[in-house]
Amino acid sequence: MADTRTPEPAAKPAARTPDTTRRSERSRRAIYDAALSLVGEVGYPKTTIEGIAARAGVGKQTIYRWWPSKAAVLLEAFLDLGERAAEAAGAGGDYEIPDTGDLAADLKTVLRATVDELVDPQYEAPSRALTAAGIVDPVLGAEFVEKLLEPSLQLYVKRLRAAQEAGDVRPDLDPRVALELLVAPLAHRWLLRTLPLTHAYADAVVDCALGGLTPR
Amino acid sequence: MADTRTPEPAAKPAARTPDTTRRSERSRRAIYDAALSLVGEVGYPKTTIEGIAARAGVGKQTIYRWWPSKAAVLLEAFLDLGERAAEAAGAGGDYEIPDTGDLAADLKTVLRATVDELVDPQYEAPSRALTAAGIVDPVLGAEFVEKLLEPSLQLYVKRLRAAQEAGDVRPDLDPRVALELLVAPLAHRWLLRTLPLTHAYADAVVDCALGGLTPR
DNA sequence: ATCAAGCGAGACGGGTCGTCTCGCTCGGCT
DNA sequence: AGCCGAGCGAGACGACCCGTCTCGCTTGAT
Repeated sequence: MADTRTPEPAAKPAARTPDTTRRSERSRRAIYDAALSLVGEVGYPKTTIEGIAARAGVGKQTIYRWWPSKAAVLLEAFLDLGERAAEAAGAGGDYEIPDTGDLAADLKTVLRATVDELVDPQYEAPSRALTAAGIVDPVLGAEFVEKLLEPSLQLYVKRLRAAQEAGDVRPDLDPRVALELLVAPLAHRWLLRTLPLTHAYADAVVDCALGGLTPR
Repeated sequence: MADTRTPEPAAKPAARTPDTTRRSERSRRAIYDAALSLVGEVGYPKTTIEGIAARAGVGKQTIYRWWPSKAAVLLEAFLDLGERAAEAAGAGGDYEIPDTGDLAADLKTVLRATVDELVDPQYEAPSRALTAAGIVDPVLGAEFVEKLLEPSLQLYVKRLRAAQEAGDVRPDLDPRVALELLVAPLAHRWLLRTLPLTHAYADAVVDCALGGLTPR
């Protein structure tokens, strides 16, 4: 009973902190669903906070209380979608890149799966919108990378380190650079639509990156 | 004097065709300048057509008459900026990737220059905004790729073909895939801000891509 | 010289923004 | 069990921007 007041009214006065214990779970989910469906139907630019609130059957203030921007709503909604999907499939935790001993085959497997995800119409609209928003807004971009992208990239780092120990990858290489050599080309085609993004392309990237451009 | 009327009122009724011969060059340039400076100052989302018109000292209708969207204005303004810069520097035409016989060195030279361009604050805001807009809007994206990106990429194709003939690159590789192995990692870091984009990184990408990930 | 089309300017209705104000509901505390 | 306060749905509010339209006026082609 020593201190019933807010624990930390301290240093930062800008920190608006609504009481999370009283938050309505029902509204939160309704907002996620409304945001995702609207982005899929009318596109990101035409998706408005008013529209999300209306479809979710929610007051606008409820959205403004918990999220700083339309993009932040969509980011959380998308993260939640991913969690639910992961949880519906296997166990809840993170995945791993398979390690059969054949590095090229393992990378092709996972990059092909990435291709499939990227062209899945259910995910395409929101993830394009989020990526684009993150490109322009550094704060949102950092959150996007940290929560959505980086965990996946770390899986590559782990698999590539194992490959280095097995002697399948040159030990002097930075796994971070190696990983980007594999992933960035797919992202490039997907984002800029320069050429079609296919399994064949994923395979070509793996072969090309592993073997190098110069003759051996 | 056989036909003074509009040459083609034909098939497409949607084609609005203002008379380009009467177009005001002064207004066009003022709009370009206003658009670029506003994007640099307040960011792309807060840049409005009304704002551009006001700063350019131009009626809104003048913008709506000649461009279909805010993004289209910025794309043309950016292209014009590039043309003026190119013209101010060397000759007007396109450049080439140098061919000193040392492929790795040539690629490092041009990729380092690309890095410098990407982090140049004058270009960063508008090119980020355009890329992001193109990611979400396929029509604009296609125009962006065709007019801005593809010409540069073709330079790589040409240089890589020469390298194949010289025996510096495996002859069975698709130059298109090879090029993306080099360029996409830079674009990836620049767009997503995962890690700093430096000359050292450009060099590492070249070495890594040429030599391959596996030991030789 | 003529005259039509582009021009600057700004009014207009429609829509969204972000804030604010209502009662009400409902969870935490006593 | 009863109170209290914070989150809730709903919507009013002023500000802003959209895209269209309508004014005279410039201005370039003929």
